[in-house]
Amino acid sequence: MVTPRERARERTMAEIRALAWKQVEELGAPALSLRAIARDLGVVSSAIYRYVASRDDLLTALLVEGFSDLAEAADAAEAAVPADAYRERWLAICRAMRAWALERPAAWGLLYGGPVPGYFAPQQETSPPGTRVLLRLAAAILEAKAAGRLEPKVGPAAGISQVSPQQRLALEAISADRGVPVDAELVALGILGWTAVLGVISSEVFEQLGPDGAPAVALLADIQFESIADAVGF
Amino acid sequence: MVTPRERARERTMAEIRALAWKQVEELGAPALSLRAIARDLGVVSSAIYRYVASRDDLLTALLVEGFSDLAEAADAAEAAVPADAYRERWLAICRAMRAWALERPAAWGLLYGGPVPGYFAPQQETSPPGTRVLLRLAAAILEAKAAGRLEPKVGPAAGISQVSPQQRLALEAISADRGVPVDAELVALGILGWTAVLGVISSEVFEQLGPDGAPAVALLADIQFESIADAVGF
DNA sequence: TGTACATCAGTGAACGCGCGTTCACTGATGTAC
DNA sequence: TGTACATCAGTGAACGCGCGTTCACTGATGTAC
Repeated sequence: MVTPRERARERTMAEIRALAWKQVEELGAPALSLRAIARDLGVVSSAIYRYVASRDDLLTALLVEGFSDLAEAADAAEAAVPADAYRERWLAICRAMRAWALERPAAWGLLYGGPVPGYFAPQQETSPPGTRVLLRLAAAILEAKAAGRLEPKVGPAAGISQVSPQQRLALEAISADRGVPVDAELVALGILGWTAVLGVISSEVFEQLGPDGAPAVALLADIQFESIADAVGF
Repeated sequence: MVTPRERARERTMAEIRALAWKQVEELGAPALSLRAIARDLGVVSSAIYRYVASRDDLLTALLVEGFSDLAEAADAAEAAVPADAYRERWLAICRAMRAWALERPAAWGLLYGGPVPGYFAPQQETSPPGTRVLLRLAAAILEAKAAGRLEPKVGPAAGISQVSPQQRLALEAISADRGVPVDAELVALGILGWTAVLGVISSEVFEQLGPDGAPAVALLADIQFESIADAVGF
C-alpha cells in the first residue's frame, strides 16, 4: 500500500533529480549545488537533507541514473534490429549513444568526461550500470563471431600484430571475470571499438576539433561508426 | 636590454603558471583559484591582478601552454623517427601523446575533457596551438599517401562505404581552409584516426572501463594504436 | 653624480556573493490503542 | 470513532569557509634631466 506521504516523497525526489540534471546541463557537473536545488524547489536549503545525504550522494545517484538511461536508450535501439543483423545491431547502439550524448551534452560529460573535482565515484554502485552499454556492444561482436560472420580488419584479431603473453593474461581475465571466456584478440578488438566510439562521440560533444571542424564532424559521425564497424569486422 | 624588474616579473609569471598547473593537477581545472595561487605565492590575494587580468585569462593561458607543451612533446618524438617511416612517425606521436596524458592527467582533462563550467575558450587564441598535433598526424598520413605507401582498411578511403556529396563538401572545406586540398575520403580517415586516438587515451586517463579494466587498458594502449594505424592503412 | 619625478609590485581592507552542513524547532500527517 | 503518541517534511538561524574583484595606499625601483 502506498500512502500519500510516500507518493509525495517520491515526487519530490524525482523533482530533485530533475532539477539536478537541469543544473548539470546548464553549468556542468562540478557546479552542482544543493542550495541551488533547494532554491529551485522553493524550499529552505536545509530541507534537501531530508532527501539526500550529501552532495556526493546526489552525484552518485545522477551517475547511476545517467548510465541507466543511456543503456536503456541503447537497448531500445538495438531491440529494433533483427538479432542476426550483427553489424546493424552494433551500429544502432552507437547511433543511440550519440543521439543521447547530443541531447544531453553535460550528462555525457558527467559520464565520460573528466572526473568531477573532489568527488570519487563509488565503483561498486556505478560500475554495473556503467558497463551495460559496453556489454551490449561486446555481445554483438561475440555473437557475430560465433555465427562465423566476423572478419576483423585490424590488430591481433586480424593477424596483423600479436598480443604478448602478459597482455593475453590481462585481457582474458577481463572476460573471465564476467563468466564468458573470450580470446584475448577478441577482447582487444572489443575494447578498441569501444574506445574509438567514445572518442568519436566525445570529439563531437566537446567540440575538440575547433569551430571550423564542428560541422564536418557532425556529418561524419555515421561514417566513423561505419568505419569502426569495418575495422571490427562486421 | 632586460632590466632586473623585467626578469623578476618574468620569474613571478612563470611561478604563477607553475602553481596554477599544480592546482589543476591536484583538484582539476574547475577548481582553479586565483586566491589559492596568491596564497601559494606568499602574496596578498589582490597582488595576482598585477600579473593576470582575470581567472578566465589565466585559464586561456594554461590552455595555450598545455596545447603547446603537448605539441612539443609530440614533435620531439616524431623527429626521432626517419621521415619516410610513416607508420612509425604516426605511432611515435600517439605514444608521446599518451605518455604526456598519463604524466599530467588533469592537464589532459583540461585540453580534451569536458568544458570548464562558466569558461568559454577564445577560439582565435587556443585554436592554433590546439590543432598542432592533429596537423602532424595528418601530415604523416598525407605524406604516406603521396609516397604510395598508404592502404586504408576501413571506410570510404578503403572503398567500403561512400561519402555523400554533402559530406564531401564539408570535408574538403576543412583541408581547403588550410591551403592543402585533400580528398574527402582521406580527411574522413584522418579524423577517424584522431578521434580514435583521443578515445583510447581518454579511456585510460579517465578510467572509463572501471577498476577491473584499468590494467588491461594500460597494457593494451600500444596494440590499440597499432590497430588504428592498421585501419588508417600505414 | 645627484636630484625630481614616474613607474610599478605589493598591501590591506572591503564588497557581495555562494557554498555544504548542523541543529533545535514547529506543525502537519499518519498510526496504535 | 476518538484520542495519544510517533513520524517526518519543512523552517530559520547559524557556523565557517572560499571565491573574484575593486580601490586607495605605501614604498621601493627605475628614468630623465
